Amino acid sequence: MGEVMEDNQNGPKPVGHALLSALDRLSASREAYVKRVEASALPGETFEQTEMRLRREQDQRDRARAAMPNGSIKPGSPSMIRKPPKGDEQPDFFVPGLYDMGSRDNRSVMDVAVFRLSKREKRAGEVIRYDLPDGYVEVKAGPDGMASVWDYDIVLMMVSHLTEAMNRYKEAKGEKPGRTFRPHVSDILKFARRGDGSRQIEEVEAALDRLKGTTIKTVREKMGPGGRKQRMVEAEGLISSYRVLSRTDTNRVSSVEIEAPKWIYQEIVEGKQPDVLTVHPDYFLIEPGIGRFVYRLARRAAGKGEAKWSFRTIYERSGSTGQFKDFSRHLRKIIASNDLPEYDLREERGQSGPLLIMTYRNGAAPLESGQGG
DNA sequence: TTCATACGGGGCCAATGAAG
DNA sequence: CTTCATTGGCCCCGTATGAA
Repeated sequence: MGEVMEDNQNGPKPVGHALLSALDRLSASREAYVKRVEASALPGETFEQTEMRLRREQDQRDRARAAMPNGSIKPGSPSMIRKPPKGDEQPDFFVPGLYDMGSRDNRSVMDVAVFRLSKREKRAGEVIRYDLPDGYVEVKAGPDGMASVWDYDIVLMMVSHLTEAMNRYKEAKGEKPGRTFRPHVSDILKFARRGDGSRQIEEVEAALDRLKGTTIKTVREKMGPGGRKQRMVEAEGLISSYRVLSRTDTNRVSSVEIEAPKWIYQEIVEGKQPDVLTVHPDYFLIEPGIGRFVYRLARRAAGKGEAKWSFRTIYERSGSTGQFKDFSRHLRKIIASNDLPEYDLREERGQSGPLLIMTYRNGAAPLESGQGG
């Protein structure tokens, strides 16, 4: 399981593959929780689907409450949340659960951005380097440029697919998943809660190119036996390979075949305790790239508690190419709107620059019910 | 006073995504 | 295809601070 990151003074460990953290799973409330979730299950719904639906509903209630006059949303702050596209409001469409990678070999890839936050600027050969206490991570763009947070949606889909398949497998309800995964393009767009215009379908292929080309290289130095320093270097892409099947008459991409990179596959399928985190479905509706990064950070660092990171550190870990002050400005806009799913954001003055406090909204957990408001 | 520097807000723009 | 709104990044300027 994850090691404690030094920036994260009071953050809990990464949460397990289900909604509940390892602590929750051990606690006595687990049974009551399972009962309550099952009680509100709709016909034909899996346990995970019910969990996600309850979470989403609770979050909507929270947001409504926060929007009240004495709530935390300042009037006039623009929302950071995109409106869902048409057709999306069908209940739960088909996304049973949304998962993201928590860590790789105890080294968090979630704390740094393995992609560009910006939609443009996809220069080839670009490198972002993150220096970490015990080594560094380098993200290198391939010939088609670096993958963006939006391209990463496809990776999220792959991770979610593998996790769901593994959950079924563990309950002896399905096959062990293989490394390749064959979604229809419209499934990808629907999963990412986007519209399905023709241009967006074309974009999927370009996104796959960037994902394939973008490699992550981690270099870790640690003390080996005998006090000798060991250096470990690994490099792999965000996806291993892909194939696009298109209809030649219309030149339209119809379905794609994506092979998961080893590090993701091994972590989820062969790991004993896969370190994946559930992600709120409204993640896809967070428009600013910085907002998405902050949500991922909060999800990973704060978990169900609170985390405190300096603006400067977040800026460095985000790989943003802009100036620090611009990053701060965008970050403050996100804080002002305070409409990220599940987390409340707050700014605090620190000794060396501003700090961001990310707090889990207690009411958002389906564990708590009926109290307050 | 003047000059230099740092910081943050406001305005702007090419690129993007959504919708028609 | 077209049109429109929004984005992150870039540039400029006002303010604060301090030394000479």
